[in-house]
Amino acid sequence: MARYQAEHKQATRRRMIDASARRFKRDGFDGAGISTLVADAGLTNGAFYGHFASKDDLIATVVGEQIAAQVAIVEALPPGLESLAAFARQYLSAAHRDNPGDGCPSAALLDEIARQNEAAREAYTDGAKGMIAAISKHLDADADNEESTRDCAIGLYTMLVSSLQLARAVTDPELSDRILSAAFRNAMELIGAEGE
Amino acid sequence: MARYQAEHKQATRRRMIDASARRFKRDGFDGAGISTLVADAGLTNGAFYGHFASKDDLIATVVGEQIAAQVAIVEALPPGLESLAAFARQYLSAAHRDNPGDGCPSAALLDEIARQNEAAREAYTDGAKGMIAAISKHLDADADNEESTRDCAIGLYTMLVSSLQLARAVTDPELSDRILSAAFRNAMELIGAEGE
DNA sequence: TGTACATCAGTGAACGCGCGTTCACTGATGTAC
DNA sequence: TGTACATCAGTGAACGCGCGTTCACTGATGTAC
Repeated sequence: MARYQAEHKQATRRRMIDASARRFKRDGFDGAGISTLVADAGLTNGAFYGHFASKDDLIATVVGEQIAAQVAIVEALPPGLESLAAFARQYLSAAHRDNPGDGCPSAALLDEIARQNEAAREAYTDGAKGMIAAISKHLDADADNEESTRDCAIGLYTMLVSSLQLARAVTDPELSDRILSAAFRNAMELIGAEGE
Repeated sequence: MARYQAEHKQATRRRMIDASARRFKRDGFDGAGISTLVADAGLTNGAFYGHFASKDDLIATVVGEQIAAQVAIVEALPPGLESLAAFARQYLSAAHRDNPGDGCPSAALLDEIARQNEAAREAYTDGAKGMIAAISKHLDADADNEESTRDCAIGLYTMLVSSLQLARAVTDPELSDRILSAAFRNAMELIGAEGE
């Protein structure tokens, strides 16, 4: 009964998921075909269906993992508003704007996710809830009211996401930079931090 | 020299653009093929290239028109914060969320626009500038500082767009409603209005 | 007023191409003896 | 330690299909006379 070591196939699957996440965020779900995704992972066409039931299955997997990873970053932040401010600063950086493949899945794909299959949207929904909870925890310190804290968390999240989208869509580099800096100032005002 | 009346071809082009805008906002740029777009306008396949040089040309045209229309709506608003608040309320309504085809092009397509051809992105950039200017004009009344007014306009715009995207992506209806109401409250706080 | 006809908006079949998916197969793996 | 072999991850050619685009054509239009 000669089998490959258990890690072997898992490692390939991991390569597929990571390579696909990067491609999807760079080119969109429809902009990246199976052949490309599979080649990115160092495989050929037919290998795909040994790892995923369909492209939709891969999309749902990638969406779930990506948003979960984003939540994990926020959860790992040291407590307090300053660390949330530092996160916002990095999120709204030129580096993040210019490298969608390595960045936030919401900024790269949110409006496309709304058009995806149920599994992908459900995975995203779980992630969104986690993200709102994770941001809320950072705002908790000076919370007067739990509900308004949650509102504020939603506001911060949406502002970050859309500012990055807008900064990426626009062709005028000055306007693009301006959008990022304005978003940072608005975010700081929203959460009541000084913004260093 | 018998020609069709000048309006005839223009009217067809108009039908093509309007039908395509609806489809693109509903299904995405890649989700709507030429055959579908042309059928929506009551035509057959080959007629397309009498009106547009390519699908990219159509996309650029639609993006430009759509964002300009959105700017026109904001410009037509009566002056003052209350009318801006009323606009935000409508923008963040369940009706808008549930009918992307008839709604804001940014909410439906912003991250895809960032991946489109130069012409589309340039058309969008002009629109974004117009939108920021139009919102700024409404905030001008109690403006302490022109720059911070512009920041605030950018903040309102991005918050509206991404909240709608998020409300559409999420499968949990309660969370979706919650996102819309939170966004409205955040938007009111941002522009310093009561929100009626 | 009635007819002939030039125009050109729209038709619909066809093109090559890349998509997502299938499948018969190959060949590296590592256990069994 | 060395060899035979069952496993199964990965190969690569092929599938039907819909995509964006082309093109020879049709036929309603409305002017010319």
